[in-house]
Amino acid sequence: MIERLLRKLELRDPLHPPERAALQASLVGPVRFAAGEAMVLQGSSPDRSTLLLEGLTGRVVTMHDGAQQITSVHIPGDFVDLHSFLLRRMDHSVVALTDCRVATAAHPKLRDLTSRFPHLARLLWLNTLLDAAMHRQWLAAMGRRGAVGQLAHLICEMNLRLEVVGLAADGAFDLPLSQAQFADILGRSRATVNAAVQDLRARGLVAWRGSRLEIADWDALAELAEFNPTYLQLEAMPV
Amino acid sequence: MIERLLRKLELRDPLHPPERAALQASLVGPVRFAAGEAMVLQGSSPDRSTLLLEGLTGRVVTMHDGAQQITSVHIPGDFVDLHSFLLRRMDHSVVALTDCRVATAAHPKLRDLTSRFPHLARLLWLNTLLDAAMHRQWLAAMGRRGAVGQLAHLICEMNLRLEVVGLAADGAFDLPLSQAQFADILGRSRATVNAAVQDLRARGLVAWRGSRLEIADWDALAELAEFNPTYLQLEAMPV
DNA sequence: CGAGGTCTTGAAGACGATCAACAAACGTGG
DNA sequence: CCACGTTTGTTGATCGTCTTCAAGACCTCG
Repeated sequence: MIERLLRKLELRDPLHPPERAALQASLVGPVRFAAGEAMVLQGSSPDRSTLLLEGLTGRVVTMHDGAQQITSVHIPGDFVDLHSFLLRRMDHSVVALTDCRVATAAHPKLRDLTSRFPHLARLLWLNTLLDAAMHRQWLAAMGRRGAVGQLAHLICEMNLRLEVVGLAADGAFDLPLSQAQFADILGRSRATVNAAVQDLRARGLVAWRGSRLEIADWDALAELAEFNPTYLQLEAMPV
Repeated sequence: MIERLLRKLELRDPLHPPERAALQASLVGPVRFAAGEAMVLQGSSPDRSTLLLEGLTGRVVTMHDGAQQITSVHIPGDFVDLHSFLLRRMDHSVVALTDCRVATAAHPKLRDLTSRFPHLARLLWLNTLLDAAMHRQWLAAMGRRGAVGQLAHLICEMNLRLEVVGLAADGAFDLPLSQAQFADILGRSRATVNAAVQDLRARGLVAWRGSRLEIADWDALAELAEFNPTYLQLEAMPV
């Protein structure tokens, strides 16, 4: 159940068997959510954190006029709201972007876990820091790149992240999101997103049909996106 | 030396005397940086983390064409690169936006600290999560609000954060940043920032002369910004 | 007083938003 | 299997915001 999470954590630093066992034991599930359902509500104070097993979720903040901004996209193996363990009151909602399967860990168990296994605690902490690192890149992409470069950056990021958990290979992967959802991720209009997609296709950088996405020219795409994977911390490095 | 940091941490949950002492003991300094100096370089692997004592710093990511995006602004009492302790390789630079005074803590000491004091570790963790929470709000503001609303949101945020550490009172505070720096923070052009400033003045929401900023009508400003302080986690709540 | 930085303003144009219409794909129930 | 409705993708016209570039005013500091 937690293979993808382990894969992600241990890419950085291997866990000791007791750590693995305790982590495993803290989780219950699975539970299902349908696309569109909110798993965690803005303003609520969850008493458990959610590990995504299957599907895609997004953190969304909603404006007065109903407009939405998706501030992150989570893939299987991600703890979608580990931070709720410490933050307590959610400043955003977590929504299932596709049908999902999740497992959950009660906060008291997590607190116990972090007290008993400082090394595991640091690895989990690290993963919440990765969220922040991705936020920063998204900010830079949104603020200082055009719509096409921003989309290209997102594609590069998703490819690497999905690769880590075994959901992408040879620059090809499934990303079953509508262009409307991409618009909410990129903070742009649907029309702009569509134009950006056409643009990437016209340049021969990606083949993208339905939810299947194939990167045709990684180097050119990364160049266009000014993509530097440093922020994803994919190197092994003990914490 | 670390009063402001303590003030911020203990707003959430009081520290035990040994925790306070150990935290204090892990820090050395102060060291000075002049405005414009980089304290931490993108791509480097610092062996110590930096606590800001005085002045303002920003995390900046630089584009190929030289354009910059400032992804966060730090104020006295903030650990500007606590995350480097776990992230190891910096995905951005930390730059002094004004003249600064800082103290630093060697990473081995921090690791020791987090192993010996899980409760303190959680509080520090919480503070890195606040960074991420602010990033999310910035993303939402940048993606789904106009330049004026975005600037208004930033002002609201800075006011509350500065208040926590005693650097703002009655909605008035010093923010010695140029409009060019604001442009890099907001991801907009200088001209747009200037127009947004004029706009806020014209609406009678802020008095802003030089580096002195006074909020004239908090409610209207917060309304315009769609500002909801939940994400700053200002309530007491044990971790 | 002069020099350099910062703020301010205007004009022209690029880019993206909004709106509307239509086409294609998909799923459902008959 | 077809008819239907819904969702998603595509395109064009129009409009507004923001960018870029440039110039001048203001301020501060040496």
